[in-house]
Amino acid sequence: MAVDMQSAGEADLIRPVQRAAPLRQAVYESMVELVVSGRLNPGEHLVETDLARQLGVSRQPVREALHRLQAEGWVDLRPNQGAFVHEPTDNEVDQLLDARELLEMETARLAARSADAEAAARLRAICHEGEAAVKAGDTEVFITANNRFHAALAEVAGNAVLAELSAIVGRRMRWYYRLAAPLRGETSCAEHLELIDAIAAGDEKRAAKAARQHTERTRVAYHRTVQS
Amino acid sequence: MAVDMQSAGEADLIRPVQRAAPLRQAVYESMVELVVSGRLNPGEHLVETDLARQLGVSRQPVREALHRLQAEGWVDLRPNQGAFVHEPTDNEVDQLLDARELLEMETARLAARSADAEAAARLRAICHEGEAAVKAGDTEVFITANNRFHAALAEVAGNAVLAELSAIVGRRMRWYYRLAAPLRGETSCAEHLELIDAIAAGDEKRAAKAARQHTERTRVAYHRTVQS
DNA sequence: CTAGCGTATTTTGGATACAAAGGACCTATG
DNA sequence: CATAGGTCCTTTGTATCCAAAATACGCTAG
Repeated sequence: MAVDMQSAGEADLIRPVQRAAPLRQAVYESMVELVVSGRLNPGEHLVETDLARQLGVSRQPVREALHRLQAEGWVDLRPNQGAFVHEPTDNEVDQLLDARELLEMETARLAARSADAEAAARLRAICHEGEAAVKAGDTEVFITANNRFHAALAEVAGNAVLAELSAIVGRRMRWYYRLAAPLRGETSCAEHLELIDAIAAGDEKRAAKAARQHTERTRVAYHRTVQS
Repeated sequence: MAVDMQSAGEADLIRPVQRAAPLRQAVYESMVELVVSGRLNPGEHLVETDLARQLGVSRQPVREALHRLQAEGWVDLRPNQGAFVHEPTDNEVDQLLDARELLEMETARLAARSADAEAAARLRAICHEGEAAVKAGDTEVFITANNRFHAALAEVAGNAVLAELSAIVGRRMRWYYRLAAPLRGETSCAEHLELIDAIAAGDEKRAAKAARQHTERTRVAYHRTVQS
C-alpha cells in the first residue's frame, strides 16, 4: 500500500503551494483541489507528514487545513488516526439537496421581501458572468460564479445565519456539483434569471417556487449523471 | 489594561484543565465555559500565550481550540491579530431564531413522516430528564437535555445534514439561550411533549406548527429577558 | 504643542523536535 | 497450521523555538 517514496519520484505529483502571505489559505485551497479533482481517493488515509512534504510546508498549516476540511465535510478526522477522505454517497447528496431546497426557498422568500432594484441588477450581473463561463466551456469558473450568485442572494435576503448555512451546504455540494454542472450550465442561468425576476417583482411565492424548481432540477441532473 | 501577571497572582482565576487523553477536547470545553460564563468579556482580545499559561498547556492545543470556537461562532478570528470574543447582538439572535424555526419545522415534518413508536418513547424519556432538571433548578443540565432532545429529533427525521445544521444553530443559541432558559424551562417541556404527540400521530402539519410555536415562544422569552 | 515617522515590543504564524498511542508484522506455542 | 502474544514502526498529539507582522510608544521636526 505504502508506495516507496524515493526522493525524486514524487516531486511532480503535487505541486508545492505558492508561499504567499496566508499560508494556511493556500494549503487549504490546494487540498480542496486535491480532493475535488479526485487525485485523492475517497476513504484514503491522509498522512500529515506526507502532505506537508509534498506541499513543501510544515505539518502545522496542514493540520489546520485538515481541521477546516473536516468542518466542511471534505475529510473525516478520527482521533489518533488522522484524516480520511470523505466517502460521498447518493444518500448524502439527496440529504444535501433537501437541506439546500429548504434554505434556498427561505432565502428567496426573504430576498423577494427586500425587493431592491439595485440588488437585482447586481444579481443579474453575476448571472451573466456564469453564462459567459458556460459558453466558454469553463466549468470551474461557472461553479465559482454559481457560488457567488448564491452568496449574493443570501446577502440580499439579509440573514447572515441563513447565508452561512447556505454556504456550508454549498461547499459540500461542490463535490457532487462538479459532476452535474456540465449538464446544467445552459439551463441553470435561465432559472437564476427567472428567480431574479420574481425577486425584483417582490413576489415571494413565485421566488420560492423558482428556488425549489432550480434545486429539483439540479437533483434530477445529478441522478441522471451518476446513472451513466 | 494588561494586568501584572505575577506567578502567584493568577493561579486561581482559571483552573488548569485536567490532562485527560484528548487534551484539545478539554481545552475546548474549558474555553467554552470561560466564554459562556462571562469571565471573558465580549470583544476581549484572547492572547494565545496567556490562555496557554493559564490553562497549563502549550499554545498548540489552544490554537486548535480557538479555530473550533470560531467555527462555532464563539470567537472571531482576525488574521495576524488573533481571537476576539464574539459580541452577541439582538439582531443576530433573531436571525438565529429565524434559521432555527425553519430547520426545526422541517425536522419536525420529517420526523412525523417517519412516525415510529419506539422513537417517540425515546424522545419522551429525554424530555422527562429535562423536566426533572427544571424541577431541581439545574439550568445547565436542562440546557444539555434540551440539546439532546433536538439532536434526537434530528436523528429521527433521518436527514444527517439537517441534523448538523440544527446542531450548528443550537450551539450558537447556547450563548443566548442560557439567559432565557430559566424563564422557559417549565413550559418548554410541555411544548416538547405536544410536539412528540404530533410526531407519534404522524401529523406533519401539527408537528410543524408545534415546532414553530416552540421557537416563537423562545424568541418572546428571550426578548422579555433582555429588556429587563 | 501637534503631527508624522521610526523603532521597539508584543503577538501571531510557521517550523522543528519530542512523546505517546495505534497498527502491523513476526514469532512462538497449542 | 492457526492463533495469541509481544515487539517494532508508523503516525498522530503536544511542546518548544524561530521569524514575520501588527500595534504602541517615543522621538523629532514643523
